[in-house]
Amino acid sequence: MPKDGKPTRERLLETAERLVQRNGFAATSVDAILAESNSSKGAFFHHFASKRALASALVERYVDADLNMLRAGLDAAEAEADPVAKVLAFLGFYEEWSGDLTAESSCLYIAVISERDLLDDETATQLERAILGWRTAVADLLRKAYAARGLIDAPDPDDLADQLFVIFEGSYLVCRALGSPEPMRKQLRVFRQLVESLLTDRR
Amino acid sequence: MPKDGKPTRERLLETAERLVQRNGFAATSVDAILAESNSSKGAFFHHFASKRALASALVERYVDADLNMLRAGLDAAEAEADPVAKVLAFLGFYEEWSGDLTAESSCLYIAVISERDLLDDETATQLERAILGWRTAVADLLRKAYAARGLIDAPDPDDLADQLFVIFEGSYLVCRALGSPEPMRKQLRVFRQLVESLLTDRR
DNA sequence: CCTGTATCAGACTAATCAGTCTGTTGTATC
DNA sequence: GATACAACAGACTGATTAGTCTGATACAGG
Repeated sequence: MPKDGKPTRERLLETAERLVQRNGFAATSVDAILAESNSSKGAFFHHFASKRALASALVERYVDADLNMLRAGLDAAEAEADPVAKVLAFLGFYEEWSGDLTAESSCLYIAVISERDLLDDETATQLERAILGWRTAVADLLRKAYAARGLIDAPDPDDLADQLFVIFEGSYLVCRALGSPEPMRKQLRVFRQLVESLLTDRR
Repeated sequence: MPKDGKPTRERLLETAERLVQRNGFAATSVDAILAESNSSKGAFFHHFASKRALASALVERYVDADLNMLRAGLDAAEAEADPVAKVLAFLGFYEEWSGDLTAESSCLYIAVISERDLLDDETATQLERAILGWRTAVADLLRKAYAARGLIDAPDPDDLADQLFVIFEGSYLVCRALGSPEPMRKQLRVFRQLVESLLTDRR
């Protein structure tokens, strides 16, 4: 077996992810990625058939990491026994996580979604995998909490689950617009408070 | 006075807004804008000092339109007397508005925020104008509703107000990712339900 | 040691890009 | 109708772009 190219490929992906999150995909040239990762044209086009193929690889990689993030929250929820406490522990996990963010923190989804060119069937499927992954898991937590409290006319669990994903993305945008990571923390806190109000303050 | 160039400038802005929302700013070439708007290089650079200057003009224009959207919601709220009903009428207005969206609907903020290059002092100030405009007005509605219900340990009004903006942006992203305008409607509905639960379901 | 193949290095190319420049046209004012 | 100037039109340019191509190099198996 010849030389192992995985480290190089990984270095390219890491650098590309950082640059794409910062300036978008179209505004990130292959040359810029090469300069930042001390690599070469030959290396890049050996590992990726085209710049577009890099985008696909980036998204797939990112969705995997994102779903790992989901699992981490679910693990934190497992510590609680009561279904409502599970939901609140789950949301609390991300509230704490948000404390580690910086003003430069961003989300690859935003860069990909904001350029229609990148939304081919493949990336759309990956994004769906992420959104449905979160929806399914969170809605499951919510349904059990609804059942435990006998809630009936509460928001649709799927939609309420999606709200968390929506708040992540929206908060990332506001954080960048205002140049501070604080909005993410505050928004996750508000969402937790609203869900708490829904699950615990009923007559 | 020579020829009136406002129609041309406006046509360029409209076309540019559409293309930038679709594919992002960097991926939208000046030539593409010219082709779509049946204009010329001479016309473009007569009205805009640079492509960057176009971005600034686009954002300022868009923030104005966005704040008009805010005012439309506030007007709808005025129809109600009770502070809580005002809040719900306000949110209901956007829920209805979302019915007019298509799968192609998008938000210019997303395109601007996702490219750091575009976030200079000028555009950042414009984005702040939009975010703070919404925050101030919505928080005011919320504070009056809190007072009317005697709520004390409810979410911070400013943060809850920001949540609406966050949900708009996050939903736009999810709508594009899933290729449907439905998530916007559902998310606004969920948010209204959560706020309603907060403002009316307390012990 | 020889050979094959994956891994790279970097010069090169054709296309596209933002922006310039020269010239033309329309219109209000005198 | 002469003048002045805003409002264009479009050829042109230098820089940047994604992608190609020709080799060099490393490393495993025979």
